[in-house]
Amino acid sequence: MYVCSMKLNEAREKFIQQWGSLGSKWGINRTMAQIHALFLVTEDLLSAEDVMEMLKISRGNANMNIRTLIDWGLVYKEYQSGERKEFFRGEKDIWKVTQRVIRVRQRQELDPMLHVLAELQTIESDKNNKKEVEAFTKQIKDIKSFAELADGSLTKISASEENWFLKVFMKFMK
Amino acid sequence: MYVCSMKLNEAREKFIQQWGSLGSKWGINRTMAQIHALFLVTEDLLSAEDVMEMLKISRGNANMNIRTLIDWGLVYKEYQSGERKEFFRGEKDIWKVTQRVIRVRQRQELDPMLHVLAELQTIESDKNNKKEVEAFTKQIKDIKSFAELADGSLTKISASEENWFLKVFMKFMK
DNA sequence: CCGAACTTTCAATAATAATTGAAAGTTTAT
DNA sequence: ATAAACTTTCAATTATTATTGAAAGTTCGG
Repeated sequence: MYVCSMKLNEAREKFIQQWGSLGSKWGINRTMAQIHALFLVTEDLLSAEDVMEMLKISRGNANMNIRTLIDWGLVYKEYQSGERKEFFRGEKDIWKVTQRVIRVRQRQELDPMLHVLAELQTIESDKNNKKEVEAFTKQIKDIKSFAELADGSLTKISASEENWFLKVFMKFMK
Repeated sequence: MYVCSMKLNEAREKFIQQWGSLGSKWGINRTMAQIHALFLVTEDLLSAEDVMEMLKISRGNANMNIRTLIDWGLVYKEYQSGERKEFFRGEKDIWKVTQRVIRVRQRQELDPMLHVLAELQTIESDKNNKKEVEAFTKQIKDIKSFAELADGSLTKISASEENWFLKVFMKFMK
């Protein structure tokens, strides 16, 4: 497709592998992370076919994971004039990428946890297990408070401008 | 073992399931997360046998995962006088738990990523692909800067007192 | 409306990750 | 030094998760 020095292709490949590995350690489908990595380091539009070829994966796999990346807001669908098939472009801004990943995972994982913790806060007690129920309730309360703190901060982060964040953050770090 | 209202046992069970599910979505072995949850909501010391019985898992599984929890600093080994076997106690402080998880995952996942990003920063260029190499290098640089920012903040967080963190954090949130 | 060009779905299959349990290893009391 | 009590290991098995690819679905130009 392109004539590049081996070094650039090697580097791309290495980045894709590493991003895939990181993703899979964090519960994200390795292939989806690899496709994401490919989009992160590719300036041009890519078709599903390009992705299939470059990562040596099947049509179904490519389609499904590109779809999820679009849902997450990490990849955009674009049309090429004169072409019938779909093309895609990756979100390049790593700050936006982070915000979008935070939003999805907050919704998919933190919210259900908060919901369950709220439920667990009010449990029956009787004379036989008063102490135990108290200890349990206290512990759940602590975990819930912490989770709410995390939830609030993630919400703030995922709605803020990078510059605002960096400024406040620098104060926090010094 | 204890006489409790169904509600307490149900609640414990539900918490264990939820914590296990959260863990597995974040790339932590579901059983390890469940054992951790059990320790979080259990005041008493537990033996490996207790854990096996309560979670209905094998000896090998219990042993391996308790070992990892100890490595992570989330469970402590303790001896009961007059007993030969080992007993364990969970770290209850959710702030400490967070700090220890951050440390482990930073070391296991963020550090290797930073290492690779550093490698990828210097790649060969020639007249045919100057533009592409520049774009790639710029993108890797951005990702690396961001990862370093994250790394620094996580280091700070995992070394700080909860009170310090809360205070600074409250300012950050307002 | 037709058929070519493309996308989506999903049951079957493959790859990966977790679990078991019995054997080997270790520790301790006597 | 021995045996009982306990812990660890790891090859075989099971469970979970991801991938394939062909068939079904969709869209579009003429």
